[in-house]
Amino acid sequence: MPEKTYDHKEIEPKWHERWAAEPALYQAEENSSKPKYYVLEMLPYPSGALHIGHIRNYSIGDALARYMWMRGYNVLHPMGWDAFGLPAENAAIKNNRPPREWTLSNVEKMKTTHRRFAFSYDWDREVTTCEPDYYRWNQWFFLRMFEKGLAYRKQALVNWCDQCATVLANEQVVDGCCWRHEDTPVEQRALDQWFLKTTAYADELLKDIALLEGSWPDRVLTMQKNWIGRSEGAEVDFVIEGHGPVRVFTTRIDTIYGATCMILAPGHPLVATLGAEARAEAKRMIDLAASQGPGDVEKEGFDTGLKAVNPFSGERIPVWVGNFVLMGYGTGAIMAVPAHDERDFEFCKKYGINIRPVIRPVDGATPDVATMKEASGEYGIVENSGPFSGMPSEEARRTMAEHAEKEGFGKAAITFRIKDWGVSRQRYWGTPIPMIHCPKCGVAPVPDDQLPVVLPRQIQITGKGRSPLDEVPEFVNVNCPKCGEAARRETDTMDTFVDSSWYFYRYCDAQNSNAPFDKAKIDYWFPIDQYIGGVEHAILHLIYSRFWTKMMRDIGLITNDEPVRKLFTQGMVLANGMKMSKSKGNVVDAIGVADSHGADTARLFALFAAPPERDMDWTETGVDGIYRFLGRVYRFATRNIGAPGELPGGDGSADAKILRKLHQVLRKITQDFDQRWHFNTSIAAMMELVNQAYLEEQKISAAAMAQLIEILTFLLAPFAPYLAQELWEEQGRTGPVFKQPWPAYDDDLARETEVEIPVQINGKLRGRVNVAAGLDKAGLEAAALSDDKVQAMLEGKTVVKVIAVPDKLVNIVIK
RNA sequence: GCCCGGGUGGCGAAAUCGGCAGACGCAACGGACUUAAAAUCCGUUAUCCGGCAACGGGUGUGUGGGUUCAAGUCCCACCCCGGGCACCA
Repeated sequence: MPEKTYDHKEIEPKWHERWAAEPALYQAEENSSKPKYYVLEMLPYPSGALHIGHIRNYSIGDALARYMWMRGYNVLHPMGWDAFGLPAENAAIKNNRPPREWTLSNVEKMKTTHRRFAFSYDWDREVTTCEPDYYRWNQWFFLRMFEKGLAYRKQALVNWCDQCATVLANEQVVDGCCWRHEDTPVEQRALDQWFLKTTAYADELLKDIALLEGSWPDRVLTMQKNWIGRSEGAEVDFVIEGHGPVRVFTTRIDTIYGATCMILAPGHPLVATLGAEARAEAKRMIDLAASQGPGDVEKEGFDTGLKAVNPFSGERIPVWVGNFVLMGYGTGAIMAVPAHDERDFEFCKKYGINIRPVIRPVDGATPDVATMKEASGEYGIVENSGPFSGMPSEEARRTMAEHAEKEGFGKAAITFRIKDWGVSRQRYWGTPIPMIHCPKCGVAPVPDDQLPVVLPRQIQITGKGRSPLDEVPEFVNVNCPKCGEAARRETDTMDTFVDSSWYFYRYCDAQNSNAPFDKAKIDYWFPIDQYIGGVEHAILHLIYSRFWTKMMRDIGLITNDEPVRKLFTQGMVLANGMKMSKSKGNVVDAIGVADSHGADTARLFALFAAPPERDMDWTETGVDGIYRFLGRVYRFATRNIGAPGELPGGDGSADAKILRKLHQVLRKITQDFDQRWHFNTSIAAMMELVNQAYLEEQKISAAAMAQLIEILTFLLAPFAPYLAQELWEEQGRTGPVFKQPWPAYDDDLARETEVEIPVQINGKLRGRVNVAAGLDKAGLEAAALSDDKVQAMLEGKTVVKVIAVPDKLVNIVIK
C-alpha cells in the first residue's frame, strides 16, 4: 500500500461521524456473563468548555476503559453533570439568562467536546443533577434522613452582606468583604439551617479507612483522618457562680489542678447572658474572625468577672472570653492550663493570669514559673494535684475521668473535629429542601407522593434579598400536609455536594422513575473499581460520598460499605510552567488543541508528558512531538500494510529482533496497565518500537511486519482511538478495535539471547562482555575474568572477591 | 508549626527488587533530500581533562555524613521548592 500522510483533519471527523451513528458503541451490557469493571471520572461542573486539565483526567479513565474492554470486561464508563451551583446564578445576574438555559447550553457544548475527543461514555446513563428526575431523589433521601433523625435543623452562622442584603457563600467573601462591595465587611448572622448528621458516622468513617488502605492514596486517607479528627479525653463541669455548670472538653484532665482560668468561645451561650458591653465585644470578635479567615490571629479576650469552681480542687478561677476558643469544637469552653498548653500559655502570659505547673517530666524537674518561656505539653508525673499526685499522666487521665464520672461532674469523652454537614444554601439554583413550615404543626416533611418539589423556572435573580425563592409566592405558599392550613415552603436549597454524593449509583439505573435505583443493579456494579479525579476532592466530596453510602446501606438500599474500591488522584496541568487560571488568561482550551493537532495527539500528550499522578507541563512544542510520532506511525503502517511477502534475505535476525522488541513493549504496556499506570513510559516504549522499526524496515519479513502492525494498532487503541481505528480499517479489518481481544505477550519471543554485561572493577565501569542471556554466576565470572581489557587491569593485583549477577553485571574487587 | 509530595542534562522526564545514571520526547547542532525552504529521513548532544582521531581518564542525581563489593534508590542530619492542614483544647 502506498504511504499516506497523517492528517488528523481527515481521520478524526470520518470516525467521529461513523461512531455518532452507533449509539450502542460504548454501552455497558445489562445481563452479562463477563466480569464487570466500573471506571469513573469525577463529575464535572458544566462551565461551558473543557480545558486540558479535564482532558488529562478523561484520557486516563478512557485509556483504562478501553483497555478493560479489550481484556474482555463488561465496562461501565458513564458521564454526567454537576449542574447546580452558584455560577449559573451569577450568569443569570450578569447576562440575564435563566440558570437552567445557561447550564443546559453549557452541557451541550461540553458534551460535543467530549465526543470530539472520543471518550467512551455510555451516554444513555447521563445524569444531569439540575433536572427534577435526578434531584427528586435528593429530596427523597433527605426525607428518609429526616425520618431517621439524620437531617435536622439548628441555628448556624452565615456570611451576610448588608449592601446586597443577602447571604454570601464562602467563596463570595474576599478579604473579609463582600465580593461586590469591597468596602463592606461581611457580618456573621445566625439563621435556622438544615444539617445532616455526618457525626453519627464519624467512628465508622474513621474505622473503615482501614478498608481503603493500599488502594487509596495515603495522603487522601491521612487528610480524611485529620478531618475526622478523633480525640480522646474527658468532659468536666465547672460550676459558674450564679449560673450553674459549664462543661469543658479536655484531653489533659491530668493537668486539671493547673487550670487557672476558664475560657469561653465568644459564641458560647453563656456570653449571651452577659452585659451589653461584653456581648458587643464578643460579637466584634466573631465578625473579625470571619473576616480575617484562617491564619495567625493575635489572641485576645476579656474577663467576664464571673468565677468558676474547679470540681477537683474546689478552687475559684476567673471566667474569660477568648477569641481562640472555637464554639464549633468540643463544648465551646475550655479550662486553661497555661503551664502545659502552648495556647493557654500565650493567652495567660498576655493577660497576667496565674501559671501553675502540675506535671513533672519523668527525667527532670518541675518547670519554674519565674523562668518559663513556653508551656510543656509532655506527659510526666502529676504533682500538686491532691490525691492524684504521683501518678503518671496516662494513669491520671484514666483515674481522674473515672473519678469525675463517679462524682457526677464529668466523664471520659471522645470528641470529633468533623461536624455535621450544613446543607442549607440561601440560593435559587439547587435542590429545594422538601420541607414545609406550618404555623400550627411546625416543620412538616413534604409527602413522598408530592415529590419532586420542582424549582420554579420563572424567576428574577437580582442578587438581593434572602433567597430568590422567597420572592415566588406560588412556590412559597402551600397548604400544610398535616393540617391543611396555609403554610410556607422551605426556601433554602441543598449544597451541591449532595448531588455528587450519590450520582455514581444513579448511573447504574439512570432512567428509573420509581426509585433512585434498583438494588440488584447496584449489587452487580458496585463498588466502583476505579475512581479518577483531582486531589482537591480528597476531603469534602469523598467523605460525603462515603457518608452517603453508609446512610443508604442503613436504610436498606444497598449492601456495600464503601463506594470506591480504588482511587487515583491525577496531578494538575500547568501551562508553560504556570498554573492555569482565567485571570492569567493561560487556560488551554481543549477544542483549540483538537483543531490544531487532533484529539489523539492531545490525549497522548496528556499522558506522555509526566506520570499521571504528578503535575505536568503543557507545552506547544511537546504537543508537536506527539503529532510527529503519530505521523511516523501512520506513514510506516500505511506503506507496509500488505507489503510484498518476501522472506528476509540472510538469517531472519531482523525479524527476531523486531519481534523481540514488539513483545517486550507489549509486555511492558500490559504490565503498566495492570500495575503501575506510568503511561508516559508506555508511550515512550511505543516510540522506541517505532524507532527500531524504521531502522530495520527493509529487513523485516511480510509475516513479521503484519504482526508488528497489528499489535502496534492494539497498543495504540486505548490511547489514540481515532488513529488505531483507522489503522485497523487500513489492515482490512472491521468492527471497533477496542472490542478486539488484547494480545497476549510471548515471553519466549521477548527473551534476549545475548546480553552485554558491564564489568566493574572496584565498583567502576571498566569493560563489557557479551554473553548468552541467563548465563550463570560461574560462567559470567569466567567470561569477565578472561576479557582482555579486564586482564590488563588485573595485572599485578590480587582479586579479593568477584560479584557476578546474571544478566546484570560483574564487579571484581581487587587490592 | 504539623502532615504529605518533590529536588536527576538547556527543558519535560526515565531508571519497576540496591546492579551500566540520563530511556523517550522537546530544544540545539550537523548531514541527506530539495533550485530553495518547509516537511521528512539519518546522526550528535551530562560535564571536565588529554588526543587529529578511534579512544582514554576524572567528575556527576539538592547538601553533609553513613551502610554496602555496589546507592538516584537504604539509614541519619540538614537546605530548597510545591501542596494540604493550621489556635481542634
